[in-house]
Amino acid sequence: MKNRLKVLRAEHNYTQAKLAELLDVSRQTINAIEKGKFDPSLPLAFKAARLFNLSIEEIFQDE
Amino acid sequence: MKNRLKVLRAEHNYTQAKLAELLDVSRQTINAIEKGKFDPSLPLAFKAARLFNLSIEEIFQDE
DNA sequence: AATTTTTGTAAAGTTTATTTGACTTTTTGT
DNA sequence: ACAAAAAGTCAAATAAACTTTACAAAAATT
Repeated sequence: MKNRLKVLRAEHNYTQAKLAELLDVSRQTINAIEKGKFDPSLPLAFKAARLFNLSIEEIFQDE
Repeated sequence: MKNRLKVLRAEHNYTQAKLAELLDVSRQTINAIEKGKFDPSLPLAFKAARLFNLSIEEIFQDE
């Protein structure tokens, strides 16, 4: 599962720590997801989508 | 997290067992998700979306 | 060049998703 | 009414997501 979190972070000038705080998870969770170590839970994917005003599919790509 | 799985199943005449088979999970997982016992993983949500030709947001609603 | 910030990583622990097996209750078909 | 099929549920086990703490590497700032 790929994702555009790193790019979205860059666009918004967010550090991993800041994004983690906004999504209410640990910084390591953001890092792990960006690095593809595991997929976010569905609730977390929803939170990210809401934060960036995008659909889940626009942030996370199955494959 | 609410979802429309039960309705979508009805529309497609799928039993929980059939849907489970199509999504490659156990029947109990489908039942538990329908009954709100837990949320599906993001990969499973994607699979369901693909199966029904809908977006994740059209099947699963946050809150 | 030195310091601070950010990112990467790892181990150990907790929580949540999912499995299998078994059993009960409800719904559907005859 | 009866049988069969589908749905609901529970317990015990495994896997995956996520936490905290801690430290090292890389990037940015001064």
